[in-house]
Amino acid sequence: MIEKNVHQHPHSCQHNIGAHKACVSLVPIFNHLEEDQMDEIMVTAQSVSYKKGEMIYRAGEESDSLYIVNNGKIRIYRLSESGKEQLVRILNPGDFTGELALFNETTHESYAEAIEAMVDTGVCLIKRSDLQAFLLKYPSISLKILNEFSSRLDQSEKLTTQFATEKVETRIALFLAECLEQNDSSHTFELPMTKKNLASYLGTTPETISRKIHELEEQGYIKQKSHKKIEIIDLDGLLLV
Amino acid sequence: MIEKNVHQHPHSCQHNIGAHKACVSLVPIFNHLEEDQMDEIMVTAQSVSYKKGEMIYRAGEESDSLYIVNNGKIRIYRLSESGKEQLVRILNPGDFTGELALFNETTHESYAEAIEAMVDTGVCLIKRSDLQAFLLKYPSISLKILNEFSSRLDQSEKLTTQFATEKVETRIALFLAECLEQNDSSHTFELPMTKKNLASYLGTTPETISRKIHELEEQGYIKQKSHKKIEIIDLDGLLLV
DNA sequence: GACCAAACTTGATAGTGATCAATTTTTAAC
DNA sequence: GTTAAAAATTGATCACTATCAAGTTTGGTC
Repeated sequence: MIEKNVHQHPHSCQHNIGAHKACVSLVPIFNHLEEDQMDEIMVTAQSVSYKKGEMIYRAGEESDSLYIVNNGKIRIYRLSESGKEQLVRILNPGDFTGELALFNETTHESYAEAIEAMVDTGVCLIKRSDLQAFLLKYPSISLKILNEFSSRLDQSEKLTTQFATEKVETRIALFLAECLEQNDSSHTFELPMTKKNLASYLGTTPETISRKIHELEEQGYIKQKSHKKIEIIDLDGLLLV
Repeated sequence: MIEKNVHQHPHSCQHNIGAHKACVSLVPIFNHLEEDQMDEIMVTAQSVSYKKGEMIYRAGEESDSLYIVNNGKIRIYRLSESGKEQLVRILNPGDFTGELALFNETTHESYAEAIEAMVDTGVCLIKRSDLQAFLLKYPSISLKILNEFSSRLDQSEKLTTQFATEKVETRIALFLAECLEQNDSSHTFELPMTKKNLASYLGTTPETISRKIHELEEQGYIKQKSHKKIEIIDLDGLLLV
């Protein structure tokens, strides 16, 4: 199915060495390696690109590659037994996905969809067999991946705990506070996703997001500068909600 | 603080080679190694034991070891910002913990508490520096840990999705169905934890667990044989709740 | 085997957020 | 710049589950 994509999309760039290099040197799990070690990985990688709305993979599909994002944005989501979707994370350039299926099951548990409208989403593929060979040859890559996995696990468990113990209003407040941390320096930041997606991520509805953000504004904790821009006025207060 | 435990608890068994051996050969991440490689790891391990209610570690504490459970049960839980606790998992002999802090932050994000009343909980410690050396020396261990991490990540994300999309009743039904899968063959199984802990794991209250299980029984999907034993009568029906 | 503490159950009430419906605003495509 | 589609907002209602309170059962300890 990878071959299919390569042929289907006119934007595929298998022979664009520049893109490969960017992929490998972009990613924290590889960019600590020596030049020539990165080159070695680079030549095994393949590039594919996707237009907005196209699926990179679906749950249940066989997996045999690690996907590294080069360009654009990818939305990773899961479907529950009852068919409702939850946004798991959004990948930006330098992020990777597909690991679960690589080390575990051979089928994906989630869905990956290109979501950037203006730019095509470019992805580098590294085949499972190539990756496993590199892991055994350069054990330090494993340590990097273990590091990445453990932060994701930590984050995922933290989010689970939030779901289990905090009400929606608090989860929203904590999310906003976290956005500020990343876009540090200023008190203003831009929401990293639509409110619809945010609702899906936080396990609530767009209506509730609207209402609660409005409430937080009325209580003087935040201020909506525009649809996507938010200013935090009282961080301490926000964290006590 | 490890030394503290070693000295504090009369049950520590640093010199009990049998326990070490059991630790190392019990754990999936090590038991694929050669005899002598396991022995090599074994000699670096330390044994400690805990009585019911004692803490193995707390969030915020420095971490420098991997903990392998030899005996008893350990309850891993997290506290949310607002101080409410959520049960993350229960460790049985052969399970390990402490990895997050080993590869990531240097402090624990969760709490680990010995919970077995009748038997002391025995744990083997492997120091971070020793472990890292083994990982570089025997890269296959990393692959095993990557495997373990990715299933945990999968499970954690799956649970998050359940929280985000399913109501409490459904989460309970899914949990019961999963219990059955593990205790396969029979239609009856024993709850792996108290209902109070189950409530904490599923992000609800003991009252709601009681009521919902009662409802599921009234609807004919399950039958409570005793406080802890449950018989699944209509699995398909249960999964549609 | 009796006792105490913890776990569990059951009932009544209240709060939170989902759902449905109707606009309004924003975004991207032509 | 216009338009169509998607996203966001706002209001009214309702379902679900938390909370509080009181009583019962269970399990480990002496």
